[in-house]
Amino acid sequence: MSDPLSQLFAALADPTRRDLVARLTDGDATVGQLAAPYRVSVQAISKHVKVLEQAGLVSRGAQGHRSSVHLEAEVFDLMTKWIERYRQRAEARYKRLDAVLAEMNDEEAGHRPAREETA
Amino acid sequence: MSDPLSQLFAALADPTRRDLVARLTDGDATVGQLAAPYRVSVQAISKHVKVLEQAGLVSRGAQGHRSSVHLEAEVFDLMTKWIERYRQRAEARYKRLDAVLAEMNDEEAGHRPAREETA
DNA sequence: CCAGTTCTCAACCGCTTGGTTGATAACGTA
DNA sequence: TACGTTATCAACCAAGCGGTTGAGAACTGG
Repeated sequence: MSDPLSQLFAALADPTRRDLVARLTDGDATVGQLAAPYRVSVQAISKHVKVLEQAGLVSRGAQGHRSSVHLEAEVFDLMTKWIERYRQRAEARYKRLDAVLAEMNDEEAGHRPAREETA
Repeated sequence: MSDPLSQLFAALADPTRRDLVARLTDGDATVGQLAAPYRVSVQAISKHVKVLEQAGLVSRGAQGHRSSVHLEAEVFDLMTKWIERYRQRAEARYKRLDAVLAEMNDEEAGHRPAREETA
């Protein structure tokens, strides 16, 4: 079993599974109901649901059998936090770069030692 | 080749590739620099970079050879938009459910026809 | 109890993946 | 020019994935 974040991203890397998640935002559903719109077998959808479950994206009613599949939207946060963290780091770097460029413009004759990355 | 969203999620489903992305938020780097911290071969990292590139997460300097790998943080938005969309739909559903429950409490004797989902 | 429905498990298949090694292309430099 | 460095390409391998079919478990209802 791999780390939670990898499982999450991997789970959503399949269009059918993303579609299932989308569908579950309309409300809980049984595996049969979930499988109905697709041409693939119920077993295939059952497997997909299992993947979503192991990723924590989905839970099931009390008795596993004939029970509803429920979306656990909170785990989305795990991903958004990861993404936002690095998006912000990337943006911060651009800002830093801008600042350095501005500085270079300001003191072209200053011949200060060039700063290395962040140091 | 699969759809862009699938490629994005799949690209980030690997811990090594997420690590590469994280590293690139510190600034551009050559394949060799990226590969240095890992025990795997340079070829393996080169493959990872290729996957990131095809997902649009990364671009390369002019000459493919010996040039820098650059993070394209904007494509993160594709994912966050997808996630946010369905997180909000899920939340909206909870709110709707709350409203229905409150309504049932208010008019226990009202015997209004139950609303079906959103209709 | 028996029958039908719903779902999962198991085995299998073709394709993709992450890794390897080896060869080779492209560049910088003594 | 010849050499070393850097990166990619190619072939291969084991493992995993998405799909199938077939069997069976678990619950529902006559």
